[in-house]
Amino acid sequence: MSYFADLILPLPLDNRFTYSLTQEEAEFIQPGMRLAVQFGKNRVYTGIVAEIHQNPPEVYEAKPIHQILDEIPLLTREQLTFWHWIASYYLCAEGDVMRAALPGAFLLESESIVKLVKDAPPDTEELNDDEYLVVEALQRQSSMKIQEIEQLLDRKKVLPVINKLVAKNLVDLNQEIYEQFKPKQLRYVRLNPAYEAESEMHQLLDDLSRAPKQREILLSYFSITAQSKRPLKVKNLLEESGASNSILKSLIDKNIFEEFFEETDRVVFSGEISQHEIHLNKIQQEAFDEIQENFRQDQVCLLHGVTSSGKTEIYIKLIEEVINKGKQALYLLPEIALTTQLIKRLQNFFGDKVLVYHSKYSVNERVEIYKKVMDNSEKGKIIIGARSCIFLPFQDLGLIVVDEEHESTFKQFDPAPRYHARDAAVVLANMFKANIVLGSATPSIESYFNAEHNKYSLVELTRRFGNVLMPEVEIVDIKTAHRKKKMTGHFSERLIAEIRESLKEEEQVILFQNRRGFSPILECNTCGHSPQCPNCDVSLTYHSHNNQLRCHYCGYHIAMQHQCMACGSNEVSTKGFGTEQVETELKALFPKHKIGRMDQDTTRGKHGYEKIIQAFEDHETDILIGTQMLTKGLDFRKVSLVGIMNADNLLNFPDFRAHERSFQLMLQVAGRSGRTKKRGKVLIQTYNPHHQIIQQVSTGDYSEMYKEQLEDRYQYQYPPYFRLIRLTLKCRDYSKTNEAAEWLARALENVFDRYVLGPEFPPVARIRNEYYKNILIKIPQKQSLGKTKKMVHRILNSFKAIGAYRSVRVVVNVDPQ
DNA sequence: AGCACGCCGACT
DNA sequence: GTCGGCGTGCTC
Repeated sequence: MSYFADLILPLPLDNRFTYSLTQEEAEFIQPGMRLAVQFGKNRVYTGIVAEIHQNPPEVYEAKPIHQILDEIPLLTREQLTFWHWIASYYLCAEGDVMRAALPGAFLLESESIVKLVKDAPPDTEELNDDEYLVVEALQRQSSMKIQEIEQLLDRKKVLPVINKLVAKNLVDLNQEIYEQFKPKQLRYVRLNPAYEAESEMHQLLDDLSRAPKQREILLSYFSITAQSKRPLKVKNLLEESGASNSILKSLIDKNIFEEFFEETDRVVFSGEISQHEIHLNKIQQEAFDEIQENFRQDQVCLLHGVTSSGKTEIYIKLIEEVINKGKQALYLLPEIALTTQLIKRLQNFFGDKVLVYHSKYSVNERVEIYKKVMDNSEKGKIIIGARSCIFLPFQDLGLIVVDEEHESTFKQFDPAPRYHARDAAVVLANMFKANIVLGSATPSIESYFNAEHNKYSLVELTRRFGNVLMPEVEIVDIKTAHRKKKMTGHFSERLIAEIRESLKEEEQVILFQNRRGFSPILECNTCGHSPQCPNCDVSLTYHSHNNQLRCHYCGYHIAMQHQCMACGSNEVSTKGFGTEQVETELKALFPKHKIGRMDQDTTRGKHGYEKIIQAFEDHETDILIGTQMLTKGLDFRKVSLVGIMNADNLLNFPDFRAHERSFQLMLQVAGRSGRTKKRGKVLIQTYNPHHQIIQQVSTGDYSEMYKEQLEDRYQYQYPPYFRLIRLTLKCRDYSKTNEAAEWLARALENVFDRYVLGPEFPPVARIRNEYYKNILIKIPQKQSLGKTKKMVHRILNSFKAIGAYRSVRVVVNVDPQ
């Protein structure tokens, strides 16, 4: 009897791949285990066993496997099902899902290692320069990786060179596989037991009288161990004694100290539980009870609670309920970098039951969390993190919280799988029969629609915690202000007056401008020319801090031009404005106050965010200027004024969600104002004071916005009434992009008729010298999703078969944001 | 994706 | 004449 395993390989390939197993292997191997297999001529990959069967492949001979990597499956059955769902729903390969789902350390990468053949013939005469360089380098360092050789020779393709050397029998090429995960070891020291006795100890100290540094370490050691019997970490000993590692090493070498290692957790919270009970106020309690009640019937509950209505406490209570039943809980956030405040609150209450999972953690840290979730361990009953958390190996998931569910960052944009973590989380919850609560102050139209149509239950909190009033919103018409010359730069008189007022009261101010840099366009006053990016179809943005013109798409930059590059005129002016310009103007207006800026340019580096946020929290800065980053769940106590510098560039975004987004963004920023007793104030500067969205923001009227947007969506055939699949074609060749897009659109129209839109160029039609073209497929509610996707898949396959379009890549985006 | 194979231009 | 560019096809 022969046995076979179908594997998922971490590659963007549609198929699973079948390998043959011996009977012994087949008896041991289970779905979800990792196998190392050879794929192609000389590459080894980690594959995940999806299925074991006895049907031999008909048209090829299955290769045997290379190695079994797990004792027990690394994936649960649920995960395999979940992967499959993601791949088929979002039209990507299971391999794409695998890459996104597993911490990198679980994927063995085979690496070609080049070594010199032993007793190779010494005649290096017949080598060319490159070959000679490689051989020479190998005489010095015994083995090299392909990448190192690439660096050495400073070219991209080195394999032909190596192959020639192999042919000349000078070097060997081997595949080296290695497990990347290493448990973290802590280094400890203890005194050699031989010196434990008092007399020996004195003798030792005497002996060391001529090595004062070593003696000092020894004395530190005695003083620490006298206080605590716990094993002593090398780190602590060195800190205490102020000695260096090398001095300690000589003591270890002399066998006076012994070192030993222990495995440790990298990821465990080490603080104390500082809060033992959560008290809900009456309104929160009612909402909590209502959610619990709804959970009995509906799996999904939408919690619509205005900003600072105390949603977090309700989440904590809900989580407490499920972990008391021994189940696991998952808390999903749009972006983890900005949520230290929230994480602290959870940890203060749940202590080390909370684990934070984060793509910026090292591979090893992520493996540790993965294993803890797999073991359903007490540490890590609650997982908090961004979208990739949905891929953890939950055993007994009881609850998922999706906080700020309206955030579009839950949708992965690039690379595949382009999944929406909120929607995938609903599916995941369903697999575990777990409950899921979607929370937001400004729910997405889709979720509210689902709640209205009884797919989800709905609970609303309409009052802020402690009965703090919603901020007062004032709209400033800057069109009139400009006409009446009542603007100072981009600040209206009203805004300046309100800022002045707040600063006088020693309160803080947040200013929001959704664009970074100084100004997005530089324009010649004589000929109208503006510097463009050579690689992308965009104007270069002027950044004043380094006096550069910079492309926000590809990073291209040149020095600021004070002369027009086309006509040489000296009169160039800036059009539009970003955070940098706001900062400059503000500094001139309020020279005595500290001003901070938070955008992509100031938050680089690991603790970029934290520093700026901390400085603002500690009231070291009076005014904080920022982009969208400011909207995310930050809780500043002393902010009494929020200014939106220009609402129009949000509203004019060419996207069917632009109005919904603007509303959400403005209401979220507004929510940063007046979170304590005093009523906050929000000032919106706009050229269109009567725009319905601006009006709806000013009254905070979500349902009005919802109703109106829903009508538009119905009329123009957008979600939630229609589902969308967007195909984006990319190619370096302009006319090929056009032809290919035309072909694909026609093929799709044959099937979907008028529900195919495009092809058309996106607002930025060229990025990094690649042309883009979009085709949009609209799927009416009554049309089968599954069949539609199968059809799209089929058409894409015939597209890929056309040789002329091979250089055109197609990106499929299901439910694009 | 990553690699081999095969066909054409620019250099020794 | 070769080297190396990239278009094409395939991987169990």
